[in-house]
Amino acid sequence: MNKEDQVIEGFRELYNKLAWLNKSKMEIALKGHKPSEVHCIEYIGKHADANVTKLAERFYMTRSAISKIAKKLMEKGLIESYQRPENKKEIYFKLTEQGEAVSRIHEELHNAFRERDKAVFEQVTEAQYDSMLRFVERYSSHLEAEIKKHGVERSAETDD
Amino acid sequence: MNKEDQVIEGFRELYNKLAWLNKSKMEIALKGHKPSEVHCIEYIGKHADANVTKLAERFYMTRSAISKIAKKLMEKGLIESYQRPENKKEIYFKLTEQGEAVSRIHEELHNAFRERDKAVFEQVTEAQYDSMLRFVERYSSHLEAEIKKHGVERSAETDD
DNA sequence: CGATCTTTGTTGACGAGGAAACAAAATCGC
DNA sequence: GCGATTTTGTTTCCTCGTCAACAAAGATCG
Repeated sequence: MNKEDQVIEGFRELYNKLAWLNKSKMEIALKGHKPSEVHCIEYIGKHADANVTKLAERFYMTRSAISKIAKKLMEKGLIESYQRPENKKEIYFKLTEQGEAVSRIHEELHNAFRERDKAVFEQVTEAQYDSMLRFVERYSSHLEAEIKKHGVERSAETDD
Repeated sequence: MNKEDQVIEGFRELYNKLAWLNKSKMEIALKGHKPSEVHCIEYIGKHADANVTKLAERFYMTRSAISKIAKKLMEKGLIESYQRPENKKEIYFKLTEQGEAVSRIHEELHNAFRERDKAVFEQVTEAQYDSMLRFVERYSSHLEAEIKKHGVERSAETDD
């Protein structure tokens, strides 16, 4: 296997491990709330006027899925919806006090993960950070361009 | 946001984009086969005596899920199972000729992805590869250790 | 050897998310 | 302004993967 594949495979593996491990911890600390629910809470907490469409785009999920999650979060009393008088179509979300509490727990957990992995990151030099960030940035915008292209293809093949 | 979080967030974002984009392409090229089915085919093709348990560990999935995927792959005639006379419990899998064909298509697609992203990787120096691989390796084994620890915790809380 | 525990694989019920069809509001084109 | 199209959100149906319970075959230990 060449280095290119090693990097991709390595990061994929790393990502899976990290997701799996953190998910387990999350489940314990945020019992009763699904990971995707917590993600939505976090986004809503950080972005004013979040709505179903924005959340869907952010998490690469369908509006359908987000709609259901939002419904559940409202039933739990973690978020509430509001509208603007000038727009009766879009429905925005904001956190309730209870939602803020969950958000804070999540933030603390995030810090705990950082603390847990501190030893690894302490060994990373500034130059390495910059190198990796440049790589991520370059690869990401490359894929973004491909997704745009692909989007065009998709709309041209709606009837296949 | 500090560089540590930027790197993690950046790679998460990158990973999501890559997965989303490749999944779309896969769906077109390997119509009729789900991503997880293709993953299993690939593993079975590359590892002699693959069984449900090994596949589950490899993909961080439950034996239950793999069992169902294997069942489907057998119904499709892409894999076949065999046993050893000295062990009547374990069930191993191998690809059929048809399964090999799917595996080859997948391999070609993999090459196509590499070709698509070549421009990005051409700009990466040997030193950068090594730096990233060291990072992945270090982080990965750190998490591996944490998972082991966590595994111990888990078996101690089976009755919660 | 025989009883108990562990490992391996399967099944059924369930929950999460996607696809498609839909309603309602906004926007565009004239 | 008015019809056609687009955008936004919801609901229904379906598939995938998990969890729990289970059966069957090893492994362990007296």
